[in-house]
Order: sequence, then structure tokens, then C-alpha cells
Amino acid sequence: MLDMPELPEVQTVVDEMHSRVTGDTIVAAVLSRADYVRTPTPDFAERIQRRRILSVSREGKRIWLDLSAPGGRTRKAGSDARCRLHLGMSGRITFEAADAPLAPHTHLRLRFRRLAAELRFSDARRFGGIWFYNGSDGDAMRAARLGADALTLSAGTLQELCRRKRPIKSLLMDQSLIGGLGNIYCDEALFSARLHPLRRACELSDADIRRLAGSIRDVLRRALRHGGSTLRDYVRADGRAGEFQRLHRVYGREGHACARCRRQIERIVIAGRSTHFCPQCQNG
DNA sequence: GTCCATGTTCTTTA
DNA sequence: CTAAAGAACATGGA
Repeated sequence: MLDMPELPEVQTVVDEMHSRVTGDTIVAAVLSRADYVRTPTPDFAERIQRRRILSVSREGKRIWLDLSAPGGRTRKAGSDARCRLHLGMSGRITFEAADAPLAPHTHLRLRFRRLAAELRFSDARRFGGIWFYNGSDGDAMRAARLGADALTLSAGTLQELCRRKRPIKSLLMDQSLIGGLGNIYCDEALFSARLHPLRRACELSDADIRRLAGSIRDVLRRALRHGGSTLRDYVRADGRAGEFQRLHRVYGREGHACARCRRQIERIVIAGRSTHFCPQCQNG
């Protein structure tokens, strides 16, 4: 359980990819599992070669690679492409020497013209995936659109979404409404805003919603400042084990004392997910 | 052997 | 239409 890719973790990956490969050209691709490419693209490895990475960006928990036409500089209309990556629950993107030992479940390796290291995409559970679109596949790319990005979610937008009566936790987790929040940062944001995860969204006051929007932004920004890899720091046990407790006030702390009031943190299940909260602080 | 965890998508049920 | 619950996917760690 080394990676919990929610928005901050994905943004960290995107930043690293951007700094390493934007402007570089893919010269070789090895796809070890054809079915990891979710769009029908039987010749995927061929199709992405000789393309230049025009940009790397994030949309919710999705990673987008904008690719030039094969061969590089001249962009013929319609021959560019986009590639969407999703880390799922166990996806990892790393840059390693081409002769470095291969991690298990490495599904894709990309080598570049300039960069010495190769990009590796591994994913043990294969809940992630790769989607490939031709420049002309606009409709396919727009399908399953994401909601507002969690990092820049405004109180006004959140208020619109909160017309629904479903539990606020379940609403925050719905990627078609808000893109980027997962189980950990949901629980943390609700604790920070002192809201019970089962509160019906439509029953939140304007003040509740403004507080929650601020909490979401603050929790995500704090995680971003810490490189978005809180659990990894914890597991690494290299002297930074305190990181976990510093960053998580409720997630994974069932039975522990609330940092604010010392009551025991409780765990319930909402929408099939473990949900951690303080029954005292989050009674509203 | 059991239970649990992450995220998404689909089906069933109301 | 909303929405909630459950299953499915796959793997590894406790």
C-alpha cells in the first residue's frame, strides 16, 4: 500500500514528468500488457513512437500527454494525439536507467531521444490504464467528463453541487462532480471543516459550504507541499515517520485520540469506503 | 486461509 | 430523473 494516488500524488507525478520529458521525443516504447491500453489500439507501441511530448497536464486524477504528429516538428492537422494515463490505486510512474532491474507489473516503458532515463509505468492491481486518442477523436476524449477540479473548487461551484441530498462524503468522492478528491483527502477535508461525513449536502449552510471549500483547498495544498506522498513517507521509515501523523488527522486513525479534542476517532462505511471522523468535532 | 486497502465502472434496487 | 448499495476488477500486506 505504497501509493494512494489522489490529486496531490498525481500532481507530483505530473510535475516530474513535465520537467523531464516535455519537448522530448519518444524513440522506443515497450508495452508488456496489451490489455493495459483501454482504447482499441492494437499497435499502441508503434503509434506513440517518434512523437514529441508537447505538454503534460492533470485533470482530476487523470494525466494527459499531448503528443505531436510522428516525426516531430511539422504538425499536420489531425495527426497529433493525446494519451491519458490513470494510476488507479497502485499505479506508479518512475524514471530509471534502462538497465535498472524491472519492477514487477511494469506495463509500459518509454525511451526518449534526449533523456537518459526511461519512463516506467507499473501497476500491480491494474485498476489504472492508458487511453490513446488520435487528434480527431475529440468526442471520445470529452466523454466521461470530469467535474470541477478539486484544487480550484470555488465555494460558489460547491454550493451549486450541494443541491443534492446525498451524504456530503459521497458527493465529494463523485468524480463526475468534483475531480481529484479520493478517500483520504475527503476525510481530512471534512474533519478540517468540522462536518459529519453523513450530513446531507443540501442541508449545509452557506457558512458550512464556504468553510468546506476552504478546507478542501487547504488540505490539498498542504499535501502538495509535502510532495503528495504521505503514506510513502510513513512506510519508508527513514526517520520521517512522523509525517503520516502530521498530515492525517483522521484517516487511518480509528481508535486514536482526536488531535483536537481527544475523543476517539471512529470509522464507518459510506459509499463502500472507510470513512474516518471525530464524533465530537464533526457533530455538525 | 481471511480481511482489508486504494479508484472506477457497471448493475441492481428503490 | 436521483441515488445508494453492492459487485467486479487484481494484488499484496497484515
